[in-house]
Amino acid sequence: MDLIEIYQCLCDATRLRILHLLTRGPLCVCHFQDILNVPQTKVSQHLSYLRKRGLVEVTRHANWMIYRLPAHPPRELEANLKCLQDCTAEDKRFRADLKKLAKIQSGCGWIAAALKDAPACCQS
Amino acid sequence: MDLIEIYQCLCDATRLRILHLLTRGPLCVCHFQDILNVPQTKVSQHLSYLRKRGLVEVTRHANWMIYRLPAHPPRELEANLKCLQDCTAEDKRFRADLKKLAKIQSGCGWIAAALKDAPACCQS
DNA sequence: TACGAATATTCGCAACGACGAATATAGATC
DNA sequence: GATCTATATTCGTCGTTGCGAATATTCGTA
Repeated sequence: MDLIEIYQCLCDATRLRILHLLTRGPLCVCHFQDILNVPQTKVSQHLSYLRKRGLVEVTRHANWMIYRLPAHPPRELEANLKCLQDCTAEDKRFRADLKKLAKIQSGCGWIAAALKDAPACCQS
Repeated sequence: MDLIEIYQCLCDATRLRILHLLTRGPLCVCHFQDILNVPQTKVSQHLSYLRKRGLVEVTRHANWMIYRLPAHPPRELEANLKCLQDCTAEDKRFRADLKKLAKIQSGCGWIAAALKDAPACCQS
């Protein structure tokens, strides 16, 4: 994995928030929409950008696409994600994202359930 | 200092090499030219980019402009520079840069001499 | 097999970045 | 003050990026 490409992925606020959330575990697109409060198209475009460069992986569960960090990220990515966590630990916006994430995760147990079924909390 | 701006500075190969060199100490433009082997205009443009965002500081010594990292960089910058060093430790190109740097530094003692005089090694 | 829900892709556009070429500036020296 | 040296800035161009709007795809379900 190219270090420059990693930094290119990190230098957009939306992608930064996405990656930051993914360090806590896998998420589907509708969760990103909810937490980040941005239009679906925008989320998908950034996820596509990240996927093309190998920073995230995706699996389909019925209609839902579950995004996650690679199982064994290369050293450079791991180091930078760790650094990102340190740098955002006291940031208001990133903390707010985590708070929203916690609410969603407690609302439905599908993530803990190893993604065996479609996330019930996505069903409107 | 904005985290996004830091990443924007890091996502170009030339700037990455410049910052990497600066973690070893101050340098003047002609040294960057020598080590990186890129045209003067390009070096100046990237240094200007970095200066505008506060990642480097500059002082003039006669005709020479001495660039350095800020004396007390903010947490985010410090963390990322540390991460950069980790990520590049085994990289061929970055190691070659350091090798060239060592040669230049041993060739003239002006950096150790606290920049009291114009760097003799710059004088052609 | 038609439809709805979740998500992806394409398109057009404005902004930005990288680069080389040309030009400008600032200080030292004669 | 003319000139030289080190460095900075400007300009034109080209590729990339971010975004919203529109459209397409994929899967489950009736």
